[in-house]
Amino acid sequence: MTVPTTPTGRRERKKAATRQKIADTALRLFLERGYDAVGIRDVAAEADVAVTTVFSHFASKEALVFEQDQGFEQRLVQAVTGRAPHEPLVPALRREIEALVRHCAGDGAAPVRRMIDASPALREYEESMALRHAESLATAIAADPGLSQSATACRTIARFAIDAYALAREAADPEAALDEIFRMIEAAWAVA
Amino acid sequence: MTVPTTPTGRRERKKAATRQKIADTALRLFLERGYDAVGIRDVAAEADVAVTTVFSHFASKEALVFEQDQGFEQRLVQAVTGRAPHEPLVPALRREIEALVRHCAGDGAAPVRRMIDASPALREYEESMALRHAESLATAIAADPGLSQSATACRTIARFAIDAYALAREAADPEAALDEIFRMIEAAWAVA
DNA sequence: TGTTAAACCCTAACCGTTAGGGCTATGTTC
DNA sequence: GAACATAGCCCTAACGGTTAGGGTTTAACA
Repeated sequence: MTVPTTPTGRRERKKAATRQKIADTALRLFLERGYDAVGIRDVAAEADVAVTTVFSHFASKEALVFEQDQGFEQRLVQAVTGRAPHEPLVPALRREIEALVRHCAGDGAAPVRRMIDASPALREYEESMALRHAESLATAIAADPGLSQSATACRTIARFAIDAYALAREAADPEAALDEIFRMIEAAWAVA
Repeated sequence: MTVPTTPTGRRERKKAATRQKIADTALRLFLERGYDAVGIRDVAAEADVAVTTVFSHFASKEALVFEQDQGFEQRLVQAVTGRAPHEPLVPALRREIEALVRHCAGDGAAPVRRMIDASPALREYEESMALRHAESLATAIAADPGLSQSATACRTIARFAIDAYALAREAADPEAALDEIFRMIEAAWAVA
C-alpha cells in the first residue's frame, strides 16, 4: 500500500535518482532565474536528460514545483483514517492542517512560496491540486464507519477543510485564522 | 459602474458584434466536433477573423466557453450588495446560488455542461474562475456596513458559498444538496 | 479636414507537450 | 550463463495555444 522508502532494485534506484535530480535541478533554476524565465528545455539540459524524460516523471512543468504532492494528500487522508478510535473528526483534521500550514509558512519554504504566489500558473495549479485532495479527503471521510453522514456532507466538510488551508496560508496571522475558520467548520459539522 | 447594454458608437457596436460572433462560432464548433478537436485557428477561420483578434477578445481558449463569466460574478456580488435592508446575508446568498445552479442544470445548458465535464482543462478553468468569484464575493461581504465580521470570516463564507455551488452542481439532487450545505453554512456564519 | 487611436490583420515565432521510433541496461527465465 | 523481455532513456519532429512586432483601415473628434 505504501511506497517503499528505499527501492529494492538497481533499476528503481536509478529511476528515483533521475526523478530527484530533475526535481532538484528544476527548483534550483526556478529560484535562481524565475519560474517563467526557465524553460523545460533548460531544465532538461541542466539535469542532463531528454525533454521526454522530464515528462515521463512529471506530468507538467508546474508539477515540478509540487513534487511532494502525493505525500501531502496521504497525510490528509491519514489524519482521518489513522486517528485514535472515537476521536472526533474535525479536531483531527484541524491538527493536520495546522501542521501543514506551519510547514508551508516555515522559513525554508519562504522562497518557494514567493515564487508560487508570483506565478498565476502555479497558483492555479496549486488550487486545482487542493481540489483533488479535497476529493480524496471526502472519500476517506465517507468511508469512516464511525461516521454516518451523507455523501454531500462529507464532500462539503472536505472542501471546507481545504478552504481553511488556503485561507490560513494567505492570512496575516495563520494561527488566528485557523482558530476562526475551524470554529465555523465545527459548527457546520455539528448540524450535518 | 455597469456596462451599457447597448454600446453608443458604431465602433463599440462593431467590436461587440465581433466578440459575439467569435464566441458563438467557437461554441458551435466545440459542440459539433468536440472541444479538443477544434483549434483556435479553426475558430478564427470560421469566424473570419485573425487569430490575434480572438485573443484580443478572450484571454484563452477556455475563456471562449465561459463567455458570461462577468455576468456571473456580478450577480453574486449584486445578491449581497443589493439585497433588501436588514435582510440576512446567508439566505440572500442561497437564493442567488440556487438560481445559478438551476440555470446550469437547465436543459439548454446540458450539452455545454457535458462538454465541460469531459474536458479537464475546462473543469480546471471553471474552478479557477469560481475562486476569483469567491474573492469578489468576499470583498462585497466585507464591505457591507450592516455586517461586522472579520475579514477572515468574510472570505471563509464566500468560499463556502462557492463550494456550495460546485457541490450542488455535481450532486444527484442539487436542490437537496443545497438544503444540506446551506444548513451547514448558516451554522458556520452564526458562530463567526 | 486632418489627426489620433482603436480594432483589426498578417507573419513568425516561443514554449509546453506529445508522438514515433530506436537504443541500452536491467531483471527474468530456461 | 545465454536468451529474452521490457523499463527507462534518447532523439527528432511536430502540434497547438499564445504572443510579439509591425502594418492598415476607419470611427471618433477637434
